[in-house]
Amino acid sequence: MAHLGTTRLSRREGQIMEIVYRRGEATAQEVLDEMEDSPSYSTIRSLLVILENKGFLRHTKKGARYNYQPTRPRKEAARRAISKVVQIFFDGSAEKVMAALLDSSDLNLSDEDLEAMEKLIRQARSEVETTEANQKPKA
Amino acid sequence: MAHLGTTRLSRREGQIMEIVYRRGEATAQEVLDEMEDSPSYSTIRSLLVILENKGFLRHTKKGARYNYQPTRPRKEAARRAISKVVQIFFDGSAEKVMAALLDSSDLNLSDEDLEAMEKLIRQARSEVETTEANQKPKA
DNA sequence: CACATGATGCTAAATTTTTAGCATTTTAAG
DNA sequence: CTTAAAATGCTAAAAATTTAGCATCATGTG
Repeated sequence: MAHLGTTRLSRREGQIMEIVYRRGEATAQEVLDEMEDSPSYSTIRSLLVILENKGFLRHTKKGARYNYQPTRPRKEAARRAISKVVQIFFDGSAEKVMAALLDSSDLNLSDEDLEAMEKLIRQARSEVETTEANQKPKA
Repeated sequence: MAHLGTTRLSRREGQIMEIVYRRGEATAQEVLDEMEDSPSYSTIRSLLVILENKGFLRHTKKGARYNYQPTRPRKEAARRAISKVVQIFFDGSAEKVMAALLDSSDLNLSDEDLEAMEKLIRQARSEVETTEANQKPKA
């Protein structure tokens, strides 16, 4: 019963998954509290069960209640999500995403952030070099 | 009738908007062709009309057919989308997104890409400095 | 300008999603 | 051990989404 690839999420299901991913895990009550236009507690629980049946969530017991967590690791889901956005809105160009990130006002980047990002890129560049060198040795 | 902020998209509506944004604009037929698990042509048209009523699309005539385009500029939609992903999956950290982008295999970054990105950041850094200097003159 | 082609407009039905109520079970406290 | 509080399981109805059919209208061609 683990679709994940095939199955698409409904609006509410999507909202819930977003909350769970942002928090890492959540109880029905917590989902309810975080949802903007939330329906009843009862409804939230139904959806959690559905998401579990579809294979997107699992739960563990945490005292009296169920604590839901995503089956797909956050990192993987993140990679998929970012990749999708890049394809739809940035013509598959990392550079364009970058530019958007840099002038995203609600991100409020400090000079230190920028410095750290620059460092990451330099690292990536040196990795590219070595990789390419390994693939084409002494052409 | 321009909701956009309040209204949420259904699954199909979302699929269609993604296609239109990726292409820039699209006719019903084009949407149909690009959709993985598409319903009938007739259905696509219904959804396009709905999206137009909700204010997400508008259309112009292109010969015999309607050519649909998003009302919200691609850039703005892109900013929203990326911002949302950052909030949900990257704790609001641009640096983390960056890291994810850099090791995103399906993006296949060349050294030139990385160089361009590094340049962007350096530009951003110098802008930050000037901005901060203007805000706190001679502290 | 008549016509074949291909699009739209409208309507309604099937399906899915969304919702809540109530009975039952579990937990923690006294 | 009893009990109140709070959770779950199950069921079913309301609402929204998704779907397609058919009549009508526009386009370009000969």
